Amino acid sequence: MSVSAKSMAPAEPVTLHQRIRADLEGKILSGEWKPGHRIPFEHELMVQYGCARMTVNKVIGGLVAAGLIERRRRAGSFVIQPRIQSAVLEIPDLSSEIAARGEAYGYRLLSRRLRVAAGTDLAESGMIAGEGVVELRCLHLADGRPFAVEDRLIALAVVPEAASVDFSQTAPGSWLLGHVPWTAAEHRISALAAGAREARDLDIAKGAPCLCLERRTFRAEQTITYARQLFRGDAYNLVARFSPKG
Amino acid sequence: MSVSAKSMAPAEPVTLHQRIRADLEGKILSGEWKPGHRIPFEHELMVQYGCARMTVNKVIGGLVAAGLIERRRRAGSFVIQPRIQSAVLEIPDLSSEIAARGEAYGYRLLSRRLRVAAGTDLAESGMIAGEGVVELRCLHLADGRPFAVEDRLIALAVVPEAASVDFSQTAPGSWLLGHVPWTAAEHRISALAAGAREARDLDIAKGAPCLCLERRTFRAEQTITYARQLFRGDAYNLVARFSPKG
DNA sequence: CTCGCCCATATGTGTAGACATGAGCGCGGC
DNA sequence: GCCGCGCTCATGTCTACACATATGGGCGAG
Repeated sequence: MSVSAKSMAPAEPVTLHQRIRADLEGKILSGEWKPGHRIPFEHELMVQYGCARMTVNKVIGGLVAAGLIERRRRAGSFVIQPRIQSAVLEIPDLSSEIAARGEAYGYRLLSRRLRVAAGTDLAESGMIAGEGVVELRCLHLADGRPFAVEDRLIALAVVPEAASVDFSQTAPGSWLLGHVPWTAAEHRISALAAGAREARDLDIAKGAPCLCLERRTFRAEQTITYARQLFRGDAYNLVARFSPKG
Repeated sequence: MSVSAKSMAPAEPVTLHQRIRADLEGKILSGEWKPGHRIPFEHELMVQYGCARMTVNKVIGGLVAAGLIERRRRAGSFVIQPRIQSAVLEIPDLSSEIAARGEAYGYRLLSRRLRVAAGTDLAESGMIAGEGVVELRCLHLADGRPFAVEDRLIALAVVPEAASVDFSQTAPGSWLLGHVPWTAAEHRISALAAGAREARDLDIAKGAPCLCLERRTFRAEQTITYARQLFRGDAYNLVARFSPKG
């Protein structure tokens, strides 16, 4: 912190690692090294930067992990061909999302039932027929105004504690996040028109467009929970960013 | 590990790296080490696995990069509190997306203009006032039925070739993907009601819910292109998957 | 009892060297 | 001319060591 003004340049890399990495990344991202280009051998880079091979190796390893470079034994390391546009979609906890917007988060439990999974919820929720589930319906509020309505199923076979939790104060998403480790999740994003009930809960007109986020969370092969969150179309949008830097 | 049946375990890790990594990952993902838990010191792991500290260090470094672990000097390394659910959203080219559904892809250019960026498009599109742009409006069809309508701006300062391309046969997305390298993209997903023109183009009722995908693509600090794709709410949804193994 | 300095310690970074692995390519044999 | 064996070289993995750096906690001074 000795320095005065750093302008907005976010502190240029100081360690050898970072300098080399930034250098190589720059060459790739600027297009100076096009996809398919063979980058210098580790041996050459080691001479060029005056460091040990291990250091170069570690840097290139990082670039491989970041999906920028591919390595082939005996042949060398090559700049990779970007194949699909993939973006990291960050799906935060609703309470922190709303807090981040500078609004007051509110939560209300609309209904809670213990029942057995059957019929319609099976296909989309991934629940197993005959399995005990907690069924919740709750409302998320921002500055007192309805923000999203959430329908959730929690599999009791995987999370038996959920049967005895009172969700009237804690949102099920937050509770699960803190209590149950998960290994995979699947999201589906769609747009649909608010039905009569959703319209009433969200305080919008029937038929108004809503953003619908469905999420199934797994642990190993078991479905832990299924959630369907319906957002007012005029009040929310998801943002995803992608940059090869990670 | 001399055990008999491996069940479905796909080729257990062979190098020390991979064994240690798989071990630690397993402990974290299974929940044996909960968020906040301090994992053994590098020194301890080095003794436990009978290897050099560099090796352990590299593994933990990888777990940090994967977002599973946080390191604090003097204090140790800790299992991270999953704060946000981040998912990888794969945004394929529309033609391949439709082909993957087994439908025939169709494309129609509705309008094409060369003009100067100004007024309303500036804020959301990231275009610079006074900059020349190509403005396109086109339709994507699946099995002959309207699937999505796309409004696109392409910055001529960055992609001058775009001025002389006839987009009546090639969708701008595909063309850009193959001709212009990009370094970052930003997506916004929302739901909105179809206006009169969109309703006509998509052959749906005015006010029907649509999924709206806005995308800005950058190269360094420059905006290359801005696209706004409007999907029939009843015909499309985005799918994203996440698994911590990456 | 409280505040602040100092040090032990765990991670961060880097070196020099060693052996393993596997693919490209030339050379020799057929 | 063609095929395959084996050499070579670049990456892959790992070790043992060394010094840098930040910080938590203990200890001593006030």
